[in-house]
Amino acid sequence: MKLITRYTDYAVRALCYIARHQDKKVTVTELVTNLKIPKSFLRKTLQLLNKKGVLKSYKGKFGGFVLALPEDKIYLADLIEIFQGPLKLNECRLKKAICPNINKCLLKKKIDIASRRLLSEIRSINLKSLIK
Amino acid sequence: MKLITRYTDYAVRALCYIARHQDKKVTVTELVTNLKIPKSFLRKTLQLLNKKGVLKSYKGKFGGFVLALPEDKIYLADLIEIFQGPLKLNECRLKKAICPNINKCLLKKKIDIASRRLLSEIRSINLKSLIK
DNA sequence: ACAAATGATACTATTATGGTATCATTATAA
DNA sequence: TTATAATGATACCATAATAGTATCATTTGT
Repeated sequence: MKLITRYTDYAVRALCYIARHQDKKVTVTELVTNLKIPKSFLRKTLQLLNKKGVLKSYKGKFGGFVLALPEDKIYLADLIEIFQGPLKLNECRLKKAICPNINKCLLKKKIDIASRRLLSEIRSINLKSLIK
Repeated sequence: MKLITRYTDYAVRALCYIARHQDKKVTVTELVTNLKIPKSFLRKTLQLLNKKGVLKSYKGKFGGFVLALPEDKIYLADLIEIFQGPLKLNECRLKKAICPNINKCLLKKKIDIASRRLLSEIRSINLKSLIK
């Protein structure tokens, strides 16, 4: 049971590094040597962050990545959604079928209540709070 | 991102049914017709619950399953642990390696804090509260 | 033109989850 | 004592999600 996957984890680490070096464009090569993350994997990660407007990329020689948003506007919740889909803990296990039993729904309801606070806290964590 | 898997879900449903029929032993066949859960899968599920001391089984003709504990002593948290492993939301993504960077740990710390309440609520949900 | 960067994309590997099948064992009742 | 109906143990397969790799195309500064 994991709230964040490696994608998200790597993204956070890379973003923290980039946030600490905002005086320049950061290349994948630089990130790899500092963070020990597989290069191809990291490239995919950053490309997606670029597409989603979290990073801004510069192609060509002396290119690299910079933050596209201020540190306090990059939320962990958004990163989780980008790499792992909707931030929900109780996705119904019965895809299309109508849930045939009341217990299940009662279970779902209780999980909903229990997870509410977690989700709101996750939504409040931003990059700024992760780099100080 | 899911807090409970099908195993746990099925277990909850089966337990709810068994709890509502404590006057008799409940067979897998009966559960299958009532809950529409694949038979082999459900058998495995119940066998594990038996091993873990949540259900008590009776072999042989006219055998079946009964609760091994009172309804209010069967916790959702225990079921999750039985079928999905330790109830943690922040399992470190770096198996053996020492985490090489402080961000990751700060991230972990924050997730810890955010998930604390969820976990304690999950630990308070018992079978009794799921069948009324 | 070259070099160094990202973009796009396709492919593979591994793990977790979900599901099936089969033979062995047990206990009851006729 | 035998047939039957139940669980026990276990091995196997299928699918999906996650993790990771590789390659060619494109861009851009010198």
